[in-house]
Amino acid sequence: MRNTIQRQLVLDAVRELKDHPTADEVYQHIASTNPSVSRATVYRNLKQLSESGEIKLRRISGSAERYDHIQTNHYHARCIKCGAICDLELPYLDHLEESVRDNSGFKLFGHDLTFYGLCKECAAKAEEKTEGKKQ
Amino acid sequence: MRNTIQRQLVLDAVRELKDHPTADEVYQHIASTNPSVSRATVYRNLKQLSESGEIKLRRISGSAERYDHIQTNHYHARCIKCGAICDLELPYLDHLEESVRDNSGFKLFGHDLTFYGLCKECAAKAEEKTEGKKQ
DNA sequence: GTTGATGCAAATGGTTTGCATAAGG
DNA sequence: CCTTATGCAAACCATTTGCATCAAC
Repeated sequence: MRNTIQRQLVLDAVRELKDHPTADEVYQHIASTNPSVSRATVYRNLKQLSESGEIKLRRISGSAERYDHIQTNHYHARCIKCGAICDLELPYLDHLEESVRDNSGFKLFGHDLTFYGLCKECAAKAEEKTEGKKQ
Repeated sequence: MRNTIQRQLVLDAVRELKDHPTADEVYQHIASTNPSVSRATVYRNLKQLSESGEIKLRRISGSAERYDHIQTNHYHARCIKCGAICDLELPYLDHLEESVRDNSGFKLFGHDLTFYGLCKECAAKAEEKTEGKKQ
């Protein structure tokens, strides 16, 4: 793996953006200062960096793939209305795989768990609407 | 919701295919006997049928969306090599949302949980390879 | 007859790939 | 120098949408 400026830009962007950005968010961030960097390069580097373990790929159901500078396992919630993604505080279910009764012969390595619901803002708006109808 | 032949074809296909098919698999199945039915109609009907509760939308991380004639909650495993999807026997974690310490203000409705690993066949192939290298 | 559903094609969003060129080791 | 990485455009996959037409009710 070669040490290119593009790779460094990608790594820095993921770290700066913090909030598990999508590939496109990473690209936009980089493009704002380095417009010559191509989208394909961003995608390729995100994939490589996550495979080498420098960043973490997060598969969040209902959303594009995301990349996280944080390595520790934790879960996320997705707002079904605005798409916001939020870290949750829930102990990681470390040994969930072991409790699967495996009639299928699958060799399990891990799991992806995503909660869904309404974020604070969208829940508030929904509340407003309901109130409006009552009156 | 109107009772069209296309809607019935979609519903029948999901029931016949059983193994939580993707929209495209449903389309291919229908197209083999009714080539005039359009992809868009299949997508629209899958969405409507899942919203009305006649079939169940399954979001499986790393895979296209799938539709299931089975309504009961259960989890799935995805093979990281061949993409196979398999039902798992694991009690549904009914009240998982309640154990989330909600500092984010999210109003949680449910969760999507997908396991990943190697299916029986792919695990066997991987085993073969390793054995080959040893000798 | 109204209205909702269909078929088509085009548009979208997210991601990957082929290929010639450029740059890291 | 050799080989990997880049930039570009095009391809790809999954899904949605605009619109004129058609078929349920």
